[in-house]
Amino acid sequence: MSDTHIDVPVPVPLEGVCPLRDVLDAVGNKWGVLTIVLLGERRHRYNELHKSMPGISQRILTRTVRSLARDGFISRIVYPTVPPRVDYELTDLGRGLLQQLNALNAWADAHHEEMVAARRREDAGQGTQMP
Amino acid sequence: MSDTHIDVPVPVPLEGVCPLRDVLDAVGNKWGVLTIVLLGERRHRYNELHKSMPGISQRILTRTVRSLARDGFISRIVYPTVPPRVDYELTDLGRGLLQQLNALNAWADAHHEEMVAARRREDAGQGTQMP
DNA sequence: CGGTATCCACCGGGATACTG
DNA sequence: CAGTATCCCGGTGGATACCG
Repeated sequence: MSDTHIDVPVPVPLEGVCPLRDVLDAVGNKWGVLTIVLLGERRHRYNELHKSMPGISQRILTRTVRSLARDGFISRIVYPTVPPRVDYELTDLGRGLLQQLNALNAWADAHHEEMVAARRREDAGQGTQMP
Repeated sequence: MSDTHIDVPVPVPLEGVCPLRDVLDAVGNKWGVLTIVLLGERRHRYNELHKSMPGISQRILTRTVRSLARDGFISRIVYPTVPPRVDYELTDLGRGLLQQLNALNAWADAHHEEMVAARRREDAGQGTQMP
């Protein structure tokens, strides 16, 4: 067992009981979708991802890719060279997920104006209705 | 001379910039999807939802439905009676979202075995590969 | 009945510094 | 280059009690 740990855990909880929850937990976090989309364009190495994700810290990027790799959406390819090189790319499973995200994204694009409008209404106090 | 002023603290409400993020934030939380699904079956009143969502507290249920209502996915109908009665039902927007969730759910059902298998592999130490 | 009011634990996300 | 090691902050989710 290695004694170095970045916290990319999730061993115990009732993980895996609801497939949809698993997927949402996997990519619903702050950088999951962007990571999948970037890797959908082409294979990236660590620093390429880092530069394409403005604002993310190394710690969080590492956690994100490790988590996605654990779930089988991306693969982590380590070249045993010096200096080290690590590439990330989508797996077949990840490509399938990307298609679903694209579909959801299309729907979101088409309807997010309604969401924004609803928020304005609600925030203006026109929320509840009385039949 | 005006000294440095590097610190631009970013006013938080960058809500609404990315449609897909908005959707994921809206229903990616712990009880969002279940709420949408339940209301997709039929209109529910507050306590009906509560009984159908084992483990949720009143506070969280209230927050969940209020948030979904604010985003326009469900409507909140208040009957000015005593004792009070409040119904929740999907809006057209919410029904559209439910269809997307159903699609994603179908994909998740079809592929979550691969996710679980990937996790087992990863957790067993067969994670990285070296070409 | 349908909520609020408090209080609190936990975890995701981040800033910064250091390393094999 | 590709990470770790620490420390920290805010927000989500929860437990419990009370209210109009």
